[in-house]
Amino acid sequence: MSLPHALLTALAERPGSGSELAARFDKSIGFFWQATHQQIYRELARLEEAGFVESLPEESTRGRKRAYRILPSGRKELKRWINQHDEPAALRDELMVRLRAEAAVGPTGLDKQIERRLAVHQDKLALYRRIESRDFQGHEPKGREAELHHLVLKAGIRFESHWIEFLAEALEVLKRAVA
Amino acid sequence: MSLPHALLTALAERPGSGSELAARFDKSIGFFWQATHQQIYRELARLEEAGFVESLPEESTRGRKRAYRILPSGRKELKRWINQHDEPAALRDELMVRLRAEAAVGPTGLDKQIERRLAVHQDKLALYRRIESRDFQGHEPKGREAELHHLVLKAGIRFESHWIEFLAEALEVLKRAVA
DNA sequence: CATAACATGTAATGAGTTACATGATTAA
DNA sequence: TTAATCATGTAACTCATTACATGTTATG
Repeated sequence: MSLPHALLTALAERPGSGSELAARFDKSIGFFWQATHQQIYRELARLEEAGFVESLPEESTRGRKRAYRILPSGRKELKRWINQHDEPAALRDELMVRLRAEAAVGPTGLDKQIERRLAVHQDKLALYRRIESRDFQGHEPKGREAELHHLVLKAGIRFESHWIEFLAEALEVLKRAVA
Repeated sequence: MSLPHALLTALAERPGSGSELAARFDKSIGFFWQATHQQIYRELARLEEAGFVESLPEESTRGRKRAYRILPSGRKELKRWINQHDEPAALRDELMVRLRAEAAVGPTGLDKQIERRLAVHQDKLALYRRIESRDFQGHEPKGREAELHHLVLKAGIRFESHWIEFLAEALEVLKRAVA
């Protein structure tokens, strides 16, 4: 469970309110760890409870921005967590189950689905590439932090490319298998 | 949510008890959709409730195997589900969050973690390749069902290869960034 | 000043995980 | 025949999702 630490990371990069964090999630860390605003508000409250972050103003704010920032203990916790062991995220994809199901009770015309997924991944890849050419143009070193951000983005690019290649192969297999 | 349909698929391939399904999950569909035995038992009970599967014996079995098999309505439901739209599984990986955290508050020596993950993925890749050479040796067509099973396995192989490539790059970047 | 957009929050639900319990079968 | 293992099951809990509610700020 990484959401609290994803939030601590975002706040370590820059203070912000819940809604700002939600917006930032949508275009950086969120590529690899999504969260709805409800999760974010709840988790921020917990982090404050635990003393890892603080927020202003003190009194209850309904409708008004609440400014969060990370505290030293939060940074410490984040550093501790970074080197915790983790298992690879379990690969869980409905499409794989659908392919097995297609094998068992098909054919059902699954290639339509696959073409749709292909388009989704192509769009995502295009988005990542746009971000890359905007934020990481030159190939010369740009400092440790930027290099690591670039690395994470390149993971996304690899991942989407992987899917596109696989889905193209899947289409071929499906067409061949029908004939 | 695919667990019920993963179970229907497994039962369409071959009838079995809860524990047998759990064991099969561990080495086929389970590569892409995991479930604990508790989930499986609960979900099998729901599927029976819904009339998609039936089980013997009728009376309560605590400690004794309960044999499940799929019913026609279960097959029908499975066919219907195959062509439901699905979104790509959200990519959610703690390591990506750790890399961002490392960028924000590091360096912390994250390369140890990455080497560990690298080993995990190399092991998995080796396992998948063993399965491939055991079950899908020849390159000649082996029928629709086998081709689709092979396809799913190849997705796993691609996926693990992707991770290995990425983690190797990550190691390079981390070493370079420290220096 | 009315309305839309924004920001925070509550409540209900469900999937998935963990810990534990109990009956049946197998092996020492 | 006792212990270990297998098979099924119950209970409690957490994360994540969905729907909804309420207040504040910006805009015409």
